[in-house]
Amino acid sequence: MPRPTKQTPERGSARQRLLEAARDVIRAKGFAATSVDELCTAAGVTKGAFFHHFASKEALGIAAAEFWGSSTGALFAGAPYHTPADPLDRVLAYLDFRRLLIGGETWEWTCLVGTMAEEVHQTHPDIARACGEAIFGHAATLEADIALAMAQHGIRAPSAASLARHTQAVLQGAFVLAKAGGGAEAGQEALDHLKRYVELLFGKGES
Amino acid sequence: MPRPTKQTPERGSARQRLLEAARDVIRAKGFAATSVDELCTAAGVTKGAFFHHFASKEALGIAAAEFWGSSTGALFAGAPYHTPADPLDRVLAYLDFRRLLIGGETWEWTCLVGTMAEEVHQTHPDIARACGEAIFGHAATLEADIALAMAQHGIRAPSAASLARHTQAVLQGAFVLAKAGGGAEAGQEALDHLKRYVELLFGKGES
DNA sequence: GTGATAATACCGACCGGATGGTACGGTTCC
DNA sequence: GGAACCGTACCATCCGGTCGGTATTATCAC
Repeated sequence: MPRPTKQTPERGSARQRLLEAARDVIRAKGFAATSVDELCTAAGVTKGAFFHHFASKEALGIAAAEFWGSSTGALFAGAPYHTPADPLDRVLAYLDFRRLLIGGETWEWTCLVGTMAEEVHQTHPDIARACGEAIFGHAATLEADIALAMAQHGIRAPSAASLARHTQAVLQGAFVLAKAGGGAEAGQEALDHLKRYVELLFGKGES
Repeated sequence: MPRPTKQTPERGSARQRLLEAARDVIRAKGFAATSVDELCTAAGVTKGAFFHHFASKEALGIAAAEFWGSSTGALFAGAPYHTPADPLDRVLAYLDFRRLLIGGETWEWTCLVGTMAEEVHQTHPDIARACGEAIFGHAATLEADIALAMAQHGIRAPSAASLARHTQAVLQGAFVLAKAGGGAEAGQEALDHLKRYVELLFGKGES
């Protein structure tokens, strides 16, 4: 099916496949080390198609970050960690869920936008901005539950937004250590510490 | 002083300056986006000198990681956080010291080996290995104090090595968030959470 | 329905410059 | 003199990006 109905150009196969290829290849090799030709080969399209859909390689980077934000956003929105009635349990379930996601090859469970942001923050500020929106946007989805849990436990110490951001910091750091040789164990270990921090913060064990 | 005494070839100015240039330029632009010519210009040497001292760009990356490990190792060994008599105070002083280091341009206070490891872990495994040794080697320097503090407080929960690694995970994650738009505040915020975690873990406030 | 028209999606050869790396010659030090 | 050190010119390849062209599809008058 080379050219499906053009009623929805945004769902055109070439663009979609390029974004999916970018998600996987850039996650493994980094942005600068990934060539446009490589992306085209991985997506099964030609260079003409690439530059038809994206004005430049940088534009693809931005689009890839947004694509990552929306696709992971859908994944987490539909994840089962929202079901517990107690807000603190939902937060802890989120951490368990993130821990569960670790497995397989490193590039399969690490973060595209974290990798890209660290690499291109100076050379391609627009890409870094898009990456930042994805990261902090995801962090924001955790704020409500954290705020509820804090209110319920009478805690005012660190703000809900700050704690939400911290979960992402620990996750990103876990990815770095994993890539530096720590592997999946390093990732799980960091999640364990983070969960313990949250439990201590909320006085786990007391009523 | 273009060519100092050659009794100590390792201290030769060209090699040294290339490593210093690599430390700064790669930290800001990433490994793949930094060209050999650029490095030579920044170091004030020619390409001939570069390939005389390093067999390839990858070899320079490995040497830069080792150089980072030894120079930061010296910095931390001589830092003032070792002075407190109580081991837990030394650990907390280390975290304060790390927080104090944050300031100026992002590339000035972020980590070369973390950036490189994340970028090249798949394309240049040897560089990633050298980066990992620098990170986990630094983590190991914290183990003794953490182990002492744990013994003193009767804590056995997470191992000293694991907690030491976790400090590095949080730091690396802080760098990522900072580059993603959080800036220095994101870095300091993460350090604050980490310090709070350690304090909670060791029952700060109790005897 | 049909034919004309325009727009979209895609193809692939090509270009100029940058890139990592080499060859080789000269210089300085012991 | 010989080895380490460094400078310069050069090379093959790769890279991001362009461009003319084609095929498919949407629009619409009739």
